[in-house]
Amino acid sequence: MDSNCHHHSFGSHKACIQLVPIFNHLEDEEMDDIMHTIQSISFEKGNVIYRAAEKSDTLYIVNKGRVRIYRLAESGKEQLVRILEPGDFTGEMALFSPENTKHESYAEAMVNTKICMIKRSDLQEYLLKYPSISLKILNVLSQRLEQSEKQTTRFATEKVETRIALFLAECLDPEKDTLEFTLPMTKKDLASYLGTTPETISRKLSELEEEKLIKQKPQKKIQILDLDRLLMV
Amino acid sequence: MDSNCHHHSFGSHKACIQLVPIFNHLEDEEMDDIMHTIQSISFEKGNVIYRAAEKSDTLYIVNKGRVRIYRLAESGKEQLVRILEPGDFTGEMALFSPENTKHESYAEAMVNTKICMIKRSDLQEYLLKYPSISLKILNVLSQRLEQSEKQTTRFATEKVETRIALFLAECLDPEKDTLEFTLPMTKKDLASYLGTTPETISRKLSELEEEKLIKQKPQKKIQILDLDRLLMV
DNA sequence: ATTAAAACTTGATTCTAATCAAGTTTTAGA
DNA sequence: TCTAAAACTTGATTAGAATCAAGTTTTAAT
Repeated sequence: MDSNCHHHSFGSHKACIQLVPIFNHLEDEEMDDIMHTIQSISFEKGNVIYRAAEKSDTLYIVNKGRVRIYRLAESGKEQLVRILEPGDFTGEMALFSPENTKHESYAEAMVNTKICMIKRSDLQEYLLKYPSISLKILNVLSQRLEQSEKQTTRFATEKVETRIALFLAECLDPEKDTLEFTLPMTKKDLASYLGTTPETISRKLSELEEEKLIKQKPQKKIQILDLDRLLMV
Repeated sequence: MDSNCHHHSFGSHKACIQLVPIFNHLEDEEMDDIMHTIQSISFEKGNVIYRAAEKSDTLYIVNKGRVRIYRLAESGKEQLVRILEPGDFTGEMALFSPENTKHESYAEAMVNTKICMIKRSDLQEYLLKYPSISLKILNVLSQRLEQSEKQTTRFATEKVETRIALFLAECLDPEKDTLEFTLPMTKKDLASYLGTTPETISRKLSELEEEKLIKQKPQKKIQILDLDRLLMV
């Protein structure tokens, strides 16, 4: 891995550990322990973090920035699987499988991004030393599995309009009581994520707007006008 | 083994533990430890093991039989998520999440089935006591996640015919060198699993047969005639 | 501020697969 | 073994969404 442009600052390593839910419940000394084996690398916008078929033996934790995880289907079509925000991690597949696994997806920095990396061997050691880390990771993985299966079911059973409506509803921050939000990605990416085309996204959003269920505003902002009816689409 | 035992299925508890990959790597004494907290229940064909929205605080391990895991979409349509064989487990979602989670799917015995159950609290204890169990579960979960994301990508990007062809190819046992296998489910279930209808399955299989890529035989047997071309569909 | 590239929109057309319908075959249970 | 139910097949029609095409708007880099 090219290390010409990254800075080793303990500060940011510690920040990284303290940031992520899978580590931040540990005692200070335990975090210090882990901190020393972490590498931090910066990626510029558009850079590839890893590719499918490359050997995978590292856990990647996003410290700063955003990362696009996508797959190529047998047909060559690309699908956006998810977007990682600070605190999210990827690379687990390989890590917890017996040796020599390959990546099945691609990871690409959407903006300038800082990643913390833990080597497979180091992580395995920590998992045995601090079993509570495993519980955290099990929690995250089981929720991701849950999420992924729900997504599969939607692809299998709902039409595009419904998938879009459900996606919009889930963009709402349950903390806030506002019905307005900013789309977290371009409509092209959204199409890829929802298994459709940009043209269809464009058309369906216009239809939803005509039916007075939503309002599209400048800069990817969307306001939901009638959540109940939107969920019945 | 001990057929006169008062604990009616003591023997089968041990069998259950020894059967499953997540436990069978433990020492004998460790297995004995776990064995005592396991409950074993039999379900007749068609019986529901759990329903969506029910409280979930148990890990279910299939000891004997087959279990259908399916979901209901927002639209009410049913989708077959997977089929559990002896040694497989389910219920993990709730187990590794903070308290009071509900099932999101349905589990139903496809034939007479024996299930071993471990309570959430007991399992949490074992995970901290025997950290290697966590590693095994992480391994299984990460592979299931991988599998689920691959399936999602296929729904998002491939047409039905391709999904069917890929499914058939994956039915081949890589151990054996035969190109013949038995469909593991009815075509109705297969349609549900692949997000299509029984009519379409029927038609596409006939088309594949006309193109001399496969041969349908009695009793759900299928022979693949040209694997390479099948994978290019 | 300028401008090229990327993102997005809208229309016309085509294609895939769902639905509806009416059979036939297979399976499981009495 | 018989029978009813379930599974499956095939055909006709329809609907949903992809594709192709040609524009417009937005974004980001210089």
